[in-house]
Amino acid sequence: MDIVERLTQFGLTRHEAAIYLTLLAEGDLNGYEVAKTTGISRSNAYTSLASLVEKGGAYVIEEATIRYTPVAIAEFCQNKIRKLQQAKQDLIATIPAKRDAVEGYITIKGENNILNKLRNMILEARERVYISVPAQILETVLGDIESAINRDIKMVIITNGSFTLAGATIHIADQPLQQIRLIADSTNVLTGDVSNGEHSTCLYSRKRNLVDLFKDSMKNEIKLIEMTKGN
Amino acid sequence: MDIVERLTQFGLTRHEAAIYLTLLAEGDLNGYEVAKTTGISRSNAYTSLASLVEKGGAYVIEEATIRYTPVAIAEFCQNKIRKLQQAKQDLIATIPAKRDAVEGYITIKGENNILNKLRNMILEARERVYISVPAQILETVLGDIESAINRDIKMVIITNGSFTLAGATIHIADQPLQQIRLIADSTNVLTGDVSNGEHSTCLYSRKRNLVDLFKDSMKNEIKLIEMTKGN
DNA sequence: GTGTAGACTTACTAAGTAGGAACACTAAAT
DNA sequence: ATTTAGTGTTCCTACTTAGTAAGTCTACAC
Repeated sequence: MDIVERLTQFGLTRHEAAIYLTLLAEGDLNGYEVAKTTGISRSNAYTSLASLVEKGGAYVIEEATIRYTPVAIAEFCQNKIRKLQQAKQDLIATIPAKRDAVEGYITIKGENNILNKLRNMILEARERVYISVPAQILETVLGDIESAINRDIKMVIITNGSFTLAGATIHIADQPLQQIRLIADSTNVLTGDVSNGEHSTCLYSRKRNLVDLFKDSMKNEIKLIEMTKGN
Repeated sequence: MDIVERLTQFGLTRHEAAIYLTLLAEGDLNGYEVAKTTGISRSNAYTSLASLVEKGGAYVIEEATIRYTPVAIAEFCQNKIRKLQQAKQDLIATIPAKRDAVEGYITIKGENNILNKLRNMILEARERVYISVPAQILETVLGDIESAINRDIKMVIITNGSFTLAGATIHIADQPLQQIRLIADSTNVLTGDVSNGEHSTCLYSRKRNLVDLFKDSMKNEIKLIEMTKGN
């Protein structure tokens, strides 16, 4: 992902991000110099500098002419994160907790949201997790799997390619896996695939019958893998 | 702060935030019901619902008519925070560290940015912190001060009102304090006031002469407080 | 007058907001 | 049975604001 795009996630516009990077690279500059080195028109350079200061991305150095100095990247990012963490706590405190009904069949759309749900299911698991995902996806949630294992969660992983992880039971499938499947605590299940990027969809459910169905299905998958391995 | 406004910090529009809150309050709804209860026009309700799903704030329930269910607030917020933390790490890894020159006199604008700088100075202190702030501001950075004390940072606090804190040296001033002043590690200093909200300005500097000046000034302030107490 | 420094003006685009209209389908009232 | 009211969804128009792009105007210094 582009550096500028990453910075926009912290609330900067593309101009502000470009200016911020220029300040880091070139040292402390004034508006005119910023415009010259970034190629942003002077008028926009001045307004963007002002709003960059307002957003806490740069400080003002008062000299003969006003110069700007970038705030350290870790500091700038952490300020935003801290603010969101505070906002999260405030929201949790003010918003009535959602009664966790046994929902029906829920569709989760978009690769990002699916991976987030995958992560959160692993993070919230109390006893055991059965997960069957392509190696590539396993990589992205590895940290969460490890932390679950450290919490003494029983972890059974089905994936393709070679993979080992202390504390987890691993089954390696021959064919490349297409699907994502996860069962946590025998109570909630996630299935689908993320091959369509942001158009991917997954099914999430806490319905007993579906969960049982998937438990059997994964048991069979594991049996099959072990049998073909035996040959 | 308004709940809707807090949610917008997590990337939702006002419409999306209102819809999200309605879903939490009313349970799972379809587009028509959302429009009816929120008062948002039907056309916008549908588009906002779609983008709320895209942003991971709600899931789709497929039944006779499509219904929407809100994602738990903690989960939604944490997804965003996790993403930003990852982005922060990526940025730190890709961006060349700013050489920490002895900058001149830096002006920090806006109450939020000033308080952030205050926090970060406390967080980054290695040895000692002298801080002189009104009780009200002391409250907001109390957590950071406590964690600094736990890191064995020497902490000297001048404030008004009554205040005690284990591990810190406290001096109570009679008159209400107007100014913010902080010296960390005898190397960097922050001074100004935040009484003008977002139009407040503070001076930050690592200049030796200014730091020394402030050290003396705060020493005198402490002496004066102790002497008047003696009377 | 040429480079530096900053402010003002205009224009285009995209996103968010606000509201009307078309269309289809269902249940109740006449 | 036909009309009417309500439900559910999509499409279209319009206004506002923010971000972007670019030109003009003043002022000063060397």
